[in-house]
Amino acid sequence: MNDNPGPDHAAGRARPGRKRSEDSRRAILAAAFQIFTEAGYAGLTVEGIAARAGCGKQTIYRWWKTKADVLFDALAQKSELHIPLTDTGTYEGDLRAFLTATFALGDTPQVRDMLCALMAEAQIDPEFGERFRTAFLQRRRDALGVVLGRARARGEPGPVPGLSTSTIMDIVFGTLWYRVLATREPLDQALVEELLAVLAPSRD
Amino acid sequence: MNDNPGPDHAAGRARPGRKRSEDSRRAILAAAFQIFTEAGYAGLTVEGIAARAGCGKQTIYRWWKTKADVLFDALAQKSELHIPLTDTGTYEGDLRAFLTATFALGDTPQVRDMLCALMAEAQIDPEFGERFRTAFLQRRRDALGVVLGRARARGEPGPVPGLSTSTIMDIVFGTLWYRVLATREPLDQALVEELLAVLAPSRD
Amino acid sequence: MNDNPGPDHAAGRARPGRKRSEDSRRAILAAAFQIFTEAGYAGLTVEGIAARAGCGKQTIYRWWKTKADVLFDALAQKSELHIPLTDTGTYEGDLRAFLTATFALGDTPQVRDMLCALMAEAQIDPEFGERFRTAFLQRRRDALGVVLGRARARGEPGPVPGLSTSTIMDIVFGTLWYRVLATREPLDQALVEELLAVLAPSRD
Amino acid sequence: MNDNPGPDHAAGRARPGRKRSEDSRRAILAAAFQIFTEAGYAGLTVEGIAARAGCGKQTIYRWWKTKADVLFDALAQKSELHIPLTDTGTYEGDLRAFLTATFALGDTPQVRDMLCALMAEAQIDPEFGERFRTAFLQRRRDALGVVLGRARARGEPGPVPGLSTSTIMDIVFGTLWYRVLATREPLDQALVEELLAVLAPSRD
DNA sequence: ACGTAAACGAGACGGTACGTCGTGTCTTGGT
DNA sequence: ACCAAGACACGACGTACCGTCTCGTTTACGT
Repeated sequence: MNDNPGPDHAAGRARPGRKRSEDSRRAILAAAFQIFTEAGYAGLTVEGIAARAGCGKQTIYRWWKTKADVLFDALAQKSELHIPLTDTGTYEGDLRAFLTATFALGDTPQVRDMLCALMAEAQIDPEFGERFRTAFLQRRRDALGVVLGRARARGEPGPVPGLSTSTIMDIVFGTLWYRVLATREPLDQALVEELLAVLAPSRD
Repeated sequence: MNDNPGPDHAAGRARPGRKRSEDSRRAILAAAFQIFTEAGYAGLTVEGIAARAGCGKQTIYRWWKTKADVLFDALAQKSELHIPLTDTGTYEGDLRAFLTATFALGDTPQVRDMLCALMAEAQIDPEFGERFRTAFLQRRRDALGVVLGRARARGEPGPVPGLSTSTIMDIVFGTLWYRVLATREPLDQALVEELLAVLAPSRD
Repeated sequence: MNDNPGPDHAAGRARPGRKRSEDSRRAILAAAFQIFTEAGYAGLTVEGIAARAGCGKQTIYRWWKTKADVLFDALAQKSELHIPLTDTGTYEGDLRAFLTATFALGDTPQVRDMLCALMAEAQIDPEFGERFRTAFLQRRRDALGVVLGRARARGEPGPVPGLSTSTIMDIVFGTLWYRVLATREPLDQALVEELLAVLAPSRD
Repeated sequence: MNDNPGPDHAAGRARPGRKRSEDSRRAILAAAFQIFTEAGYAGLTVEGIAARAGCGKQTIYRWWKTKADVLFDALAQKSELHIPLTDTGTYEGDLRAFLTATFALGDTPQVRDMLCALMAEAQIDPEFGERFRTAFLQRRRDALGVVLGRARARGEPGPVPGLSTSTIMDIVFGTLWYRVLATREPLDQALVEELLAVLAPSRD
């Protein structure tokens, strides 16, 4: 999704013709970001983006499949979606760090609203859904997978007996997304601690 | 949302004029259901519903604000969204029963797809979002709240120390919705048992 | 058109049931008149008339075939469309009196605009056209016919040799309508005199 | 009205973007013509024209303000509305030629019906009325003006003493239009001769 | 007085067309 | 080959009126 899904790019072979305009690309992403902020996903249109960016619609269609893909790139451009996986030495420490970083991201209003819109579009447009799942959702799962794998490698006791790695991920991301999509309550540190209490109970 | 959100209904006062056509109402809901099944939410249009139902568009706009509201009513009409709250005597039993019943509902493909579409629309159209949250999401939370309240009344030990009622709900519904929206994995009995392991661990 | 074109009225036989409401009739005509004045013929709708008159649409449809018929009645109600045919003793005098009276009527802005609208509707709706022609246009021709017939009876020389009665009427009403429909110039006394110069030239 | 009333056309400056489709233009005018012939002005809709022409409604709205403007162009396309002004040497000859040519045109059923509809629409839609008056009615007056001016230049005696040029035009076109709009009688040569008798009486 | 019958207000109904917006595609001329 | 501009066919939107059809209410005649 971050890559050019546009015209074929025969590997190292230099192609003739005008190069892709970096100015246009930036202007389009900026325009998408602005319009979304001002008018929401419902107010985001390819025509609107083109007008604001001062480019033709064709230029957008050439490089992105849907406006959701544009918005996803715009989001990736503005906000660093990558979560650093610092190794704190303990499962609980790693998980707390992961959750805190993840929640900080998801609590930024603009980022949050965009992710909601993208998740929504993923339901309605199955093709975009596939792209969104692999390019975003799965990557976040993989990141959490590193934390959980590290704990297993260390020989730390599993968080709760009878809980698969996959289900832990479902619980973590599920709670996160549910808060954002359904209850619209903030993702605060208190929730981090409560999730830790469930998933990394300090044995006593 | 189930009630007529249309014209004013001065309480018991008999209003003049022709009554709302029950035939139209049923035909519209049935049409919405069919079209969604055949073409998905993206293929659901007010125009299409009207054509299939053999009614004018105005008749739809008169009684529903958006096509999402029509779809919600269609869903409520077809599928009994109410979850019976049987009292099994124990927190674990009640929770298992609740989860099993809820998951059964959410695992029906048609119901599942409709709920996804409605949740998506709730993100994109804030006004519908408000209606959907109060008319559906909150009611499900309230149902689970009965189970949890009953446990507390019985004096049963809380599931996990330091876990608020609200967060338990977030975990339950979050995991459920996440499976449906993000991973698209089925809601099976195994997940019920894993959630029980987390939220109602048998002390040993 | 002035008569009730509505339900059958079995001659002298007294029918049961509620009588036609004279209040409604007046309110409808008044409403049509007002709306036309404010918004023109394009802004005149049956729904608008009903709303303004405080009556149901059915009541309008019961007694008039089209909104043009309502407007025609409204016009007839407000403005006396009948032209008195005073006998001045001479053809020229009679004609001058007829033209002056006719022009005075057609120079009233509201009446003029309504006649234009009705003439327009008569082109577009052939059924109304027939009614309008017989109920209005033909009557005006007949009136002029009386003047011309009187002249002939008196043995006055025809206005111009080789000019049929019918063509005289065409010229008189044609010039009148053309001024109103096409050039929108006022119908003044100067035009009366010019027409007299053509149609009743004083022989010398 | 015959010119593009659509987007701006910066004089000689070449504008970017796709050019107007001549095919569409022709298809639209042909469709309007056909539909009018089959269903009359009441049956002429923008939607219908677009469907018949195989184009989008937007394409019609881009280049014409109302369906009446489309119809006017369609008429101008099909029928040569220009009247040749042959100089016969005498006022009477010129006028006879003008009237004969004009009547021939106005006696063609299709042309006649279209002109009636356009004249009607001109009453109902004032903006179109203005366009129709300047683009058609005034041009016809100007044509007759040439004939009358030529007579005056030649020093021919005025047709009737005390008759202004303007009133002669009113009488000619008024009689013509009145026949068409009101009496629906044909425009035959007999009428030409009668008008000549009035407006160009052979002195004896 | 009491039913039958018609007209009334209100307003929902199936339709048709409106004029607008956005989609994704396709020229066109310029870089 | 790419780009801005913009016309194109298409589909759906939400609105306005059309003319028809219930509703319950209000008169007015005929028993």
